[in-house]
Amino acid sequence: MNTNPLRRQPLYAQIKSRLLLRIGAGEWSSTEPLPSEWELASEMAVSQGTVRKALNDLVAAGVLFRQQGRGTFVADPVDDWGRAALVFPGDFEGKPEPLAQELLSCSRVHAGEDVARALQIRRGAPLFRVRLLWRQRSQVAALDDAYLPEEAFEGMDARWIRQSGGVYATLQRRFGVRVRIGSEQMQAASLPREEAGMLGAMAEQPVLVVLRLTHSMDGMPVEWRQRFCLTGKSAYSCGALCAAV
Amino acid sequence: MNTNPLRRQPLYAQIKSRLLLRIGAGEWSSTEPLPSEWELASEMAVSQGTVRKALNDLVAAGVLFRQQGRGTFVADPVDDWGRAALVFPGDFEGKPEPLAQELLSCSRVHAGEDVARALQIRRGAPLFRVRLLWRQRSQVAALDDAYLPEEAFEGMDARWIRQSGGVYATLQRRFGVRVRIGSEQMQAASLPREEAGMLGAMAEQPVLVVLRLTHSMDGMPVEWRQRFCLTGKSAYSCGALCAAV
DNA sequence: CAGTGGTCTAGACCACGTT
DNA sequence: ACGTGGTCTAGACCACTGT
Repeated sequence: MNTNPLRRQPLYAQIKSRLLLRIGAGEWSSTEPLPSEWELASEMAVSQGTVRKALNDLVAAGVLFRQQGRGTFVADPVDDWGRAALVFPGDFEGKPEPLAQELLSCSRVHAGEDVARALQIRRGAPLFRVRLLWRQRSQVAALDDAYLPEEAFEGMDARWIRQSGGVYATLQRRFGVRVRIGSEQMQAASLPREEAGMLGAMAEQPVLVVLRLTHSMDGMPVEWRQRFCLTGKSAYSCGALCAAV
Repeated sequence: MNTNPLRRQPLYAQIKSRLLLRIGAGEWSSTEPLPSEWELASEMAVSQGTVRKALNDLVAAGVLFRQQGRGTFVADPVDDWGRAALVFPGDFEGKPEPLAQELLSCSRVHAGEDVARALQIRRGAPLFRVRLLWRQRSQVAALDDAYLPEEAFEGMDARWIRQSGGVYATLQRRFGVRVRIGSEQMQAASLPREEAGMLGAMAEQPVLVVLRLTHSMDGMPVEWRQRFCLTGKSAYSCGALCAAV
């Protein structure tokens, strides 16, 4: 039912926004299904097909998942590891191993220029810096430095994060902010000395650095994160792959 | 029109397969639109909505692109750089710079174990190894080692690749094989000495290694590729990002 | 203007999981 | 048996592109 001549956005996009707001507000837990397509359609006065398009888009974005015969569910509170499935440790074509998280610290710092720009806050604004260590079968695998504006998350500390089991879980539980990963980018680097100490690894060794921007459901930047990954297995030198004829 | 009681696959998936075969056979160039949804629907005896679902899936897979008012087109012959958009060189949030490709060599080698398994050929089978160098504003940025089964692409040599402008372009032009990227995975490594020489870079420096499996449109593995990326700008040490309060 | 893809609707039946 | 999502159809109108 499109009765508004002023609209610029298609109906299904409006449905998506309205759903994202309600999902962000925690209206449905991850074990409780959303209303059925037909119910949503009637609530929102559109057809079931339009609701379906909106829902499928959110599934593609990783916000929801659906199961035939059961219903549509909010995807599990985002794991701090995120969707870095492309990054091991592990084999190409191998199944990913589960990673264990360990909270190292939650401290106050001031925003540098790059972080401030990414988070759309002023330079020098107070930030929380959360340090996490990732282990795979007790082997250290990665180190995260996550930066969040202090203003938006006043009172956050290590205890809360430990209790909730992660930064994103804390944001959701304590502040009602459900997040989704906005963008990630990767580069190779030498492991700086300070980070090497925390990883218990050799400084200067090659590491995969993942930069991540995380947003709230309504699109506001919430966290800037840098991850140092020890990707283990070294690259093939061309000789090891094959022999010349 | 679903008149086959034995089918296991949904109709739109069958449409996708049939389209992939025709796309792989080069039935449409990248400037010539596919038949309209209605024409395809009538050709294939299904409804326009079913065709639309198949086409949209192929758009999502990067095989096609669509333009309102113009038509549906086969996505440009895959570029050898692939979809490694997450990997610079460049800034986080910066627009990607174009990369220039330089063919170093096309030689014959024998398949090692890992490559043989990935390409589903026997160990020791003859392979082509194609070496490409990538430059960004004349600065060397990456080195590719691409491995392809010799049997499937007999007669391929450096001249063909240079003429066509890339490995994938050659496969399409000379062998009628249109490819799509199957999977990619990344890790950090030290640049081996031999590759360092070809990149004109310092050995042992950290590089981002991208592994890629490429398939033909009908799903057969066609190429295994390893890329060494000099991702330039080094990671932020935590001190450079911000100052403690 | 005609033709394309994009959106939206309405209704039907199927496949699956729960009750 | 029932309700869910998954597929498929048919028809309408809109927005954009090229002529």
